[in-house]
Amino acid sequence: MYEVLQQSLAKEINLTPEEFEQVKAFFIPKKLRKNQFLLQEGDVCRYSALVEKGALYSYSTDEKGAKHVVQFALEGSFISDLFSLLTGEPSKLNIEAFEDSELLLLTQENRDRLLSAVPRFETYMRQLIERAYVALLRRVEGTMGRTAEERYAHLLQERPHLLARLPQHLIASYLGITRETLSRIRSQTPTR
Amino acid sequence: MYEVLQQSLAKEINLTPEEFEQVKAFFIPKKLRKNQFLLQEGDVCRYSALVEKGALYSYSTDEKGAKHVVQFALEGSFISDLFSLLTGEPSKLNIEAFEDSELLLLTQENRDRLLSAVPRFETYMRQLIERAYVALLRRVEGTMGRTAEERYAHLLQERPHLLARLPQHLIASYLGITRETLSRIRSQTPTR
DNA sequence: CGCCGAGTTGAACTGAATCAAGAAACGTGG
DNA sequence: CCACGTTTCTTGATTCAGTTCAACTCGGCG
Repeated sequence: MYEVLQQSLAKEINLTPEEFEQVKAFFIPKKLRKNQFLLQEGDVCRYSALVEKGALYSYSTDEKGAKHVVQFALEGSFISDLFSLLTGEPSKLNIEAFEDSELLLLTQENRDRLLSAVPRFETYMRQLIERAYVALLRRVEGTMGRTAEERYAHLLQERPHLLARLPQHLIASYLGITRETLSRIRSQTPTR
Repeated sequence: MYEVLQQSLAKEINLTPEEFEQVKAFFIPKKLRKNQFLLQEGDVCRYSALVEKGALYSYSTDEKGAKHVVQFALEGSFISDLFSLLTGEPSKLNIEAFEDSELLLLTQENRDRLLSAVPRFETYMRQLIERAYVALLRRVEGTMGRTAEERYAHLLQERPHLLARLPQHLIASYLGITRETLSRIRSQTPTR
């Protein structure tokens, strides 16, 4: 259950086995089945979630009822609504599992306690966010000023593993295009 | 020269005057005139820059020579190419001043030394990035699935002060639309 | 004074959305 | 394990927002 956390930590900072046990204790395990929600629009986001197994995504819903995917999280990624988490305001996002999933939740209170207990954890947190920022930036770059086809090609190149696991309408939503357009693009580009 | 840094720090963490003096010493002042570059495509980004005065923006250039604005930084904001900074790879971005500016540069080496010298600074760094992430996310939300007009309205609402200082072609580039389209939108929306 | 970049305006064109309808895949219960 | 309903995906026809191309204005700045 804690393998992913362990690996993730090991990449960034060195912890003694005792420290790791200490860290572990602050995370709350949780399982979600496919189509269950971790967060619903209007609720305040209380924790960030590390995906140990499975896959989730976050999205907002606009006035016309259209979904807009914000983030996908596979094994090893964190997902949450950072805005709501930091400000305490109700979230505008939904976070939903699109596969059966196992998560480790870190509440803000636990995070703060953990930071006091294991100061080196701060470095880990910072690096996580740095990575998330860079990933988001790449997404912006791969979207802005690009045609639907180029966006798809970009995603195909950056995260091929993702595409294999995702239903198409989520891909389309993530790319900011319609299902129909994506379908047409795919029929022309032999699915490598 | 260090007022902005001082205020920025004060918001996030408490430092004694002595600690602040210590922190200051790691930042390198630099002035840029309008249209001068802080970073050019192909160079490795060595530092992040806090804007004490003035305004800069970062952008990439695509195959067809079109600019795509990534970020604007006014007083109090940091700007850099985090990707290049973290990986050491050559940057794909340019960072240019669009007003005469005064900056405080923090090299990665200095940052690391500073983190050792003043561990509390790590918290500040983390919070900076958290904010940058949230800001970027809002941009994505304000762009994806929105019409040109809605994007402009969103920006007008979120950062009205920015719009007043920016040349229009940069606004257009940031919004991912053409100058012409922006011009037409503005002619219909009386500039509040 | 004249030039050049920035902004405006108009007309034609086009990539992608929308509308519509059918085919395939999926899962749920009998 | 099959039948049925629901959701996902595909394909075609039409429409429209925004780009592109082009010409013209305006406001600096050398």
